[in-house]
Amino acid sequence: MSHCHTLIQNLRQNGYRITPQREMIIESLAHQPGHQTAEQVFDQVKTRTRSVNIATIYRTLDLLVSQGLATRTSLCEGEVVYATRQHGPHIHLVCRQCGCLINADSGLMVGVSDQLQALYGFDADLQHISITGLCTACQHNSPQGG
Amino acid sequence: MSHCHTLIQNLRQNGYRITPQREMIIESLAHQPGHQTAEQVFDQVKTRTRSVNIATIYRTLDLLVSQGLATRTSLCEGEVVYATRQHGPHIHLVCRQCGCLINADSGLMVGVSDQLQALYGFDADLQHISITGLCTACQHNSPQGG
DNA sequence: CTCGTTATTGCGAATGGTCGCAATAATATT
DNA sequence: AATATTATTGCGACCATTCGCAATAACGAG
Repeated sequence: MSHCHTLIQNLRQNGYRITPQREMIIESLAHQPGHQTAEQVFDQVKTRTRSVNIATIYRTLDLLVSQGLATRTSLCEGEVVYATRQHGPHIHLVCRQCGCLINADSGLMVGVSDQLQALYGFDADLQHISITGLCTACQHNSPQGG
Repeated sequence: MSHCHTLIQNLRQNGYRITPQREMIIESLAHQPGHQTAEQVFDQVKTRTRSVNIATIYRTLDLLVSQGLATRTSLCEGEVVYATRQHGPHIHLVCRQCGCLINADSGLMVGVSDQLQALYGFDADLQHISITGLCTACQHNSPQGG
């Protein structure tokens, strides 16, 4: 069973209706190796059907995120991207000065994840997040580096 | 020297002009114990002067964040709030199902911060962030708890 | 297959936030 | 104090996203 079928089955089991729009949106996300913006998902779905509205794109992406089936990540310049859980786990390091992006290994967050579960009973989504801060270059250019 | 004067001096030293609007926005943030939305900052500044525009509020808040003098945090239901660095460090745990908020101690992130600096030369802002996931109650209500 | 229930959709309006640009004003220089 | 430079502002237009609601359609029952 392919990944998008898994996602669709998941929604069905949670009592959600599987509309053609939802299937196409899920397929668009599942078949993309990286992440994409809501606009990109919309553009891709529009090539398959005229009968889809941007509001439906946003609603469905929100549903997938709230069900833990996709992640929403803020990258540089406020760009918001979505990806399925199958998208390889990693951390986006976003410099708040120059806006550059650095990918980091999400294994760094294992300890934090365990502690959040132990101390607060919270199951954190830490496999695909973005962290802001200063890159090496900008630390040397700014008195706020500390 | 009060906190807002510190922030203002910081901007001046970094070559930014200190306009009356900026002073009032900084004072609004510095004098608030918690965090507030851009709209709340705007409402507060509007009680002092008519001569301020919402675009200026957003530009100034963005400047403070990019200079590391304030933090921007996404809470539940997409609400974005701002706070100065003096606002006590903590982590917001945001449940992506029910939207509840749990505050966690930011000390959990010390190890991660050190590793990001050591491995990637990245100075992460981890003292005041939000992490999404599932709270204890929602883990038991959802098959995606794992 | 038909039908009733109700979740979901498309749509235009609304909201939160950003952009381009002329006008304004902070600041440095004289 | 006057003046030039140029950063910053207010404004309306625009963009990304969400909202309310009537119409549509997925799904279960018979």
